[in-house]
Amino acid sequence: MNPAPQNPAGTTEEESKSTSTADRYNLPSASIEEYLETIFRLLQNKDGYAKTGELAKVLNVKPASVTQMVQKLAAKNYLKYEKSRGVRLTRKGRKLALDVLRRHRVAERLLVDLLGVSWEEAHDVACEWEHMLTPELCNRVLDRLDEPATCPHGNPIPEANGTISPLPELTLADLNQDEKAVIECISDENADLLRMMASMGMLPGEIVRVVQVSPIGDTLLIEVGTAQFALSSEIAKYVRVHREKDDE
Amino acid sequence: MNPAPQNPAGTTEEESKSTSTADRYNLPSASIEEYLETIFRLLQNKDGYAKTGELAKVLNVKPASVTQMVQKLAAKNYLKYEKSRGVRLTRKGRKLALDVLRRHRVAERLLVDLLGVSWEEAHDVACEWEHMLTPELCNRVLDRLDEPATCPHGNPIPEANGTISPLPELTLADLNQDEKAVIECISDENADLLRMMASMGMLPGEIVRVVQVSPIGDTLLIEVGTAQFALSSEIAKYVRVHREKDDE
DNA sequence: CTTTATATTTAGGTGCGCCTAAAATATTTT
DNA sequence: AAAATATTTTAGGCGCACCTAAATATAAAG
Repeated sequence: MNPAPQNPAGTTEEESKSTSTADRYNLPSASIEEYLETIFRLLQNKDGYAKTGELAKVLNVKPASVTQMVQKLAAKNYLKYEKSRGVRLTRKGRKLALDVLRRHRVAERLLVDLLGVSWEEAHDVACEWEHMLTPELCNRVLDRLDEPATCPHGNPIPEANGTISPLPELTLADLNQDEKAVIECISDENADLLRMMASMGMLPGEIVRVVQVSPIGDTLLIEVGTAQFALSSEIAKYVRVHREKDDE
Repeated sequence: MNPAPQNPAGTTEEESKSTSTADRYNLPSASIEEYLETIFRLLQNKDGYAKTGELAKVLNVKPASVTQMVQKLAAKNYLKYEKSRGVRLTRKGRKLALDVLRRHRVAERLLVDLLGVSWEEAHDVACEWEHMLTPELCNRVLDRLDEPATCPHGNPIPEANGTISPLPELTLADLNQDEKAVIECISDENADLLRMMASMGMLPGEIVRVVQVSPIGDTLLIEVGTAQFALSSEIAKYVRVHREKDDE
């Protein structure tokens, strides 16, 4: 509601009875939420540690800023930070990350299904809206939309209780020549990627076939409908699929 | 999308090619928006100057903070500031205020009509959402909702071109004994007021009758449907009406 | 195994929007 | 008109989340 009033100088952070609407729930800052969500996403693709450099790139801030922030997040017990090696989430951090991710994906649903925002642009807008969505609002949106299980890009919406169904192991890059598969979800971290996928018609539920695998250049030739597209395996990794089973 | 990266130290404020989604449009900060919107609202009820003390109360910050902020806003030419007297908006400030107010009221529509948020709570949530709504999203929402002219509380939604239809001059407090009127809008600045009105069934479009005017205590007795309620004229001023014309 | 290149961290700043306490103005009361 | 009260402004700070530049680590190349 208002320009968030600040705490009286000298208050220790953890509890402070702010009255502004912005942090009515005494929420972690939008920045903290953004960091944790991003870390979760990075770790989902690449197991082990999330490195500060990667984070800096995705979050569009300087590496030094990330270092500073992860030190703070470690102090708040959202993650374990090993100098120069990277970070991994604690239970607490993972819980918050999933909470943010839930709000993010519900926001995408809201934007796409209720407001007609395009599939490709929904992600970026949702990155802002996720911080405004309260749990109750989340539920309201889900109600209105017949309780969808995934975001518009096919990624599972975490449950309110802090769980998330696992992504399919199989990516487009794992398929062999001539294999067919159904697209399950597309990593929604990058608007450019989404635009690219949309332009090729590679949407969740679509059936694709690997026409050719060229080891040189690491390129796949993919058939979608009647068209064919070349895709680097690098990019194909962002598309998760399951082999044909026709259980739609 | 991200924790808004800050400008390189030393950049002069007015233009800076930030790339973050948050200020993709190089928008005034949420705080600035909030101040201008609030000033506009205060001036709509009470002509002349908006005083720092009032602002502080409504914005829920300390008077000293308001002084500081209005000095900044004056420097940015959003308003004229006369020490100890108060502020009034410049054309530029009014334009931005109306823009924010538009987003606010569209957000209220979105919340109430599309998400089922209650009439009384919509205002507070909208205070946050207004800062996330881009012009395009505003239009999308209005599209989806058959181009409503008012917010759920009956207040006119400013046009995209920076105009707003005037409020009816007449308030509930101006009516004489036994007069009937149709409620047009209820000032939506205060959730408590809205809750009170909702509980009495005093919603836009409802017909009310002044049963009695008591000069002592400045109290009105109002009939809504079959029920009657006592209202201080102070509060009655927040309800704008037009005399019966049945042009619904 | 050393040198070079790359990634990360430390140290020291900045702008923003709030705060407190004290000083200066206005307004009200006597 | 003076004193008492209330409102505003000034002055000086703080936390947040970013930044730059310089110092360290780590990884790659000779």
